[in-house]
Amino acid sequence: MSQTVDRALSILPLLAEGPADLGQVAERLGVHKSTALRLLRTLHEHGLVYRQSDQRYRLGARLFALAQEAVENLDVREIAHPHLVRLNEQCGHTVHLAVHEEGEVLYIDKVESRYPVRMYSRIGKPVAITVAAVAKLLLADLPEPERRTLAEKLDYPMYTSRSIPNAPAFLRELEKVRDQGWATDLGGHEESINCVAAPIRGTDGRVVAAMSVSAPNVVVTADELLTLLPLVRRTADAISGEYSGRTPAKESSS
Amino acid sequence: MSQTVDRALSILPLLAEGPADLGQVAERLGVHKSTALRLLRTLHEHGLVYRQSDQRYRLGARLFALAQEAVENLDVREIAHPHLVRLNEQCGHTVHLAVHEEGEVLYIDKVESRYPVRMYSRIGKPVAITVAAVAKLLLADLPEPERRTLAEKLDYPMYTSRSIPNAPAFLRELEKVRDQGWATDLGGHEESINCVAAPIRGTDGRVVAAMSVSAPNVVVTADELLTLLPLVRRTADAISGEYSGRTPAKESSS
DNA sequence: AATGACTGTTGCATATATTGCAACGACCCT
DNA sequence: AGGGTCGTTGCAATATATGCAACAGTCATT
Repeated sequence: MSQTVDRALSILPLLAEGPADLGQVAERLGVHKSTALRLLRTLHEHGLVYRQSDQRYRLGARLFALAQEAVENLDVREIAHPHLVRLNEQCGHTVHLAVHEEGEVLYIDKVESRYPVRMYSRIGKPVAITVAAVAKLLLADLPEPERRTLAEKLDYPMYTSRSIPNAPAFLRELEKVRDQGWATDLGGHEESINCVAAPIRGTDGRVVAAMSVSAPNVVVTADELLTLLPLVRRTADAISGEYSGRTPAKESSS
Repeated sequence: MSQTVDRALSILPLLAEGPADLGQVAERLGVHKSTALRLLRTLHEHGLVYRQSDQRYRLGARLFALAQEAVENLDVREIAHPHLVRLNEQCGHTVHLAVHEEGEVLYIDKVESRYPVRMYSRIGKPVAITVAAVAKLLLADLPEPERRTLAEKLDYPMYTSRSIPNAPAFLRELEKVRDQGWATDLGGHEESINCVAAPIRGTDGRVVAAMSVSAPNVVVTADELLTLLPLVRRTADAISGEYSGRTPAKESSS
């Protein structure tokens, strides 16, 4: 570990508390003023700190820009994929990853079942938005007005007798899903297929993706599939943790 | 300035582009792998960098937390926010708040056209500095030499046929904006989008922030948008009054 | 106005901390 | 097994950061 960098970076959380002048920074770092000055200058050149008109320092603009650029370049699929594979190895069923985009819900990754049964879903294809478990999770997280507007704009095709029939029923289902933090689709899309799904969340707690495990009745019953729920949720949480950059707490003392 | 810190900080924008492994970081820094490793470790201890499961590095959660804190500590934003919301309620369009920092202009708050608050999505992103109405206001207030230097350092991308093409034209526009005390962007960034903006001033009369109302042609014509100018200016003046402590922060005299 | 106290800034010699090297271990693929 | 890549560690050399002391600017006080 580098002492110089360590000191420089310690300035950032310090300034997060509020603006501070050179003397205060030097004192709280336990270094000479000239040292603090040079560290601050370096941070300044990188735009991480900003010098306001009263000469005090505060956190700088490039912090926003960096955070912004980072989230834009974050690829959920890339991070999630190994987790999906591992989940598939553990349970053997088809695993899906989906995101919400412009009123549609799309599968963006899929690990095929190891049982010899086919399920026609294609990566990049919109899902049955009114019944799919992943869709419920993604839409349940939308702000109230947007959710309602969308729900009323949708068609509610009766794929099966258990498909969700209309907007009010859909909105009720979304409420339930949002409260419990997971979702299912028990024969709502195809009679013989059940799904259980869990949400993947970003730093701010908003749902950025959803994943599901799907299996036909002939392989496992709905009840049996539901026993996988803890595993699915654990996997989703692991992906959330990694996606939002929470460190897995290896060692903390320096 | 500190070489070690300089190198360490150079890693951040590099990782903002996307995850990278140790070798890539070392190469792009132009240092030995062991050096890069030690720098990354220090960044990691401060949570600015996260190591994902494939051992590659990406930006960490603490960076997002810092950016969040930094944006919340901007007092202009805090004071302005309720005014922006009220303006949005009155006209229904998207309202932006922006500041100038180190040659960049960034949005620090935004009230969405249809949905109320809580959209942090584009906040923190640098604006198109040569065409945005808020950028014109902020740069027009700079002292002469600084303004000229900056104008000549900028690129002038032709987003549309009405984008400002070069430094002389930009400086002329800034003069005009400074004299009239407000600014517009009529299709200079995106063909179908118009903006009207007004400055927010501190005690000393200097422009500390700028706000704008934006709307697409399909909703209101440019002429119709311009009728909002008095309202926008009154809102900006109210914020100025409160920010500089003239108005007791409750009701503005009209 | 002059003085004094305060803060930020610079040049420099010293010693400390960082660097690159080379060797090691782990892992993957052929 | 063997060759390749990638991350990691101990060590010596030297480049680099540090603290000091002196300087300059600003503001309030007398």
